[in-house]
Amino acid sequence: MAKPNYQLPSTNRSLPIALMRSREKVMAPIREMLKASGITEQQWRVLRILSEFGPQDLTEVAAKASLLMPSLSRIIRKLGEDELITRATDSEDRRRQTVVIAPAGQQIIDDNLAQATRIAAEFQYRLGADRFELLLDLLAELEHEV
Amino acid sequence: MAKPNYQLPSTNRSLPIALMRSREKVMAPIREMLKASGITEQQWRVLRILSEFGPQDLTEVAAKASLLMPSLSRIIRKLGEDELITRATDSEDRRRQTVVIAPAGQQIIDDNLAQATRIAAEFQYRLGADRFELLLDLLAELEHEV
DNA sequence: TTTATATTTGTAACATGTTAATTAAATATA
DNA sequence: TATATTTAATTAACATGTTACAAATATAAA
Repeated sequence: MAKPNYQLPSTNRSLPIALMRSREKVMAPIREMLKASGITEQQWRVLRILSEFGPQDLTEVAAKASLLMPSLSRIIRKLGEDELITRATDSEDRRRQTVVIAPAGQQIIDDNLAQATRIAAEFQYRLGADRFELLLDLLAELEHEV
Repeated sequence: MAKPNYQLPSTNRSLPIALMRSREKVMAPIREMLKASGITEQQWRVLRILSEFGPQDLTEVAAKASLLMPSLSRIIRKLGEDELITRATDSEDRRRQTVVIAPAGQQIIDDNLAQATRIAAEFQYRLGADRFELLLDLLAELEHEV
């Protein structure tokens, strides 16, 4: 059988692998920072969303955090056990769980705000503001449905 | 305490979350494709690397695939059990495990080559070749050490 | 040679990613 | 009203991500 006249991109120039690598580079200092607070990157993401957007149900959190419901379900349970959030069943739709950030959770956000901002700014500075915005735009374009 | 005069980017405009979202969008059709072959995205990545670069030790594979050694260790064990690879202890350095792709593993690569190429091309087409290359360059810049 | 250190791989433990199935509650339809 | 369908959340099962630690081997230093 003849060789096809097209080729997969080399793993050196593969978009999925490039996305993984850069995500790892961007998150590593965040994870390092969060060690002191004893929470994970994903737990921090959930707390940030609750802090920024206020009380909401799990489906909304999952969408904003890009987490699947099974993952979020475990994360919410853990955050509840650690008393970083509180939760309650919605009175109008008893399937819904409304989640609220607790004082201890907000404290973690506050404690890490300055350093997290510095870390985010470092990557923005590295590319330059214009190229940084361009990168976010290009990534957003990848998400468009076909 | 006064509010700081800088702010974390909204989770809507967060680089880590954008990287996750786009990675998911890019990998979803690949995972869908691989269902028929019964292997995961990471197992496929390892097989691709062995197919492209030939026999090599685990440390080399881990670097090329952006996998940590504990993950790779489990993946290699599984691929070995499924007889998609073979492994042998290096005769000169008996700490080293040299891994080789097996015929059944190469068959999976061959079976999926055309469709994987189409999927990769689809994303390249969506952005345009120039913007696609630009994206890869910007991602690579994020990885530079500070 | 003996000791110390570095390298490669493996394992343990816990958290998350992913798919499928399940439960409970709300809503639509006959 | 009774049944079917949809939706929100959870659970199950397996794979991977992450950190810490252990084991085996190789290499360097004393």
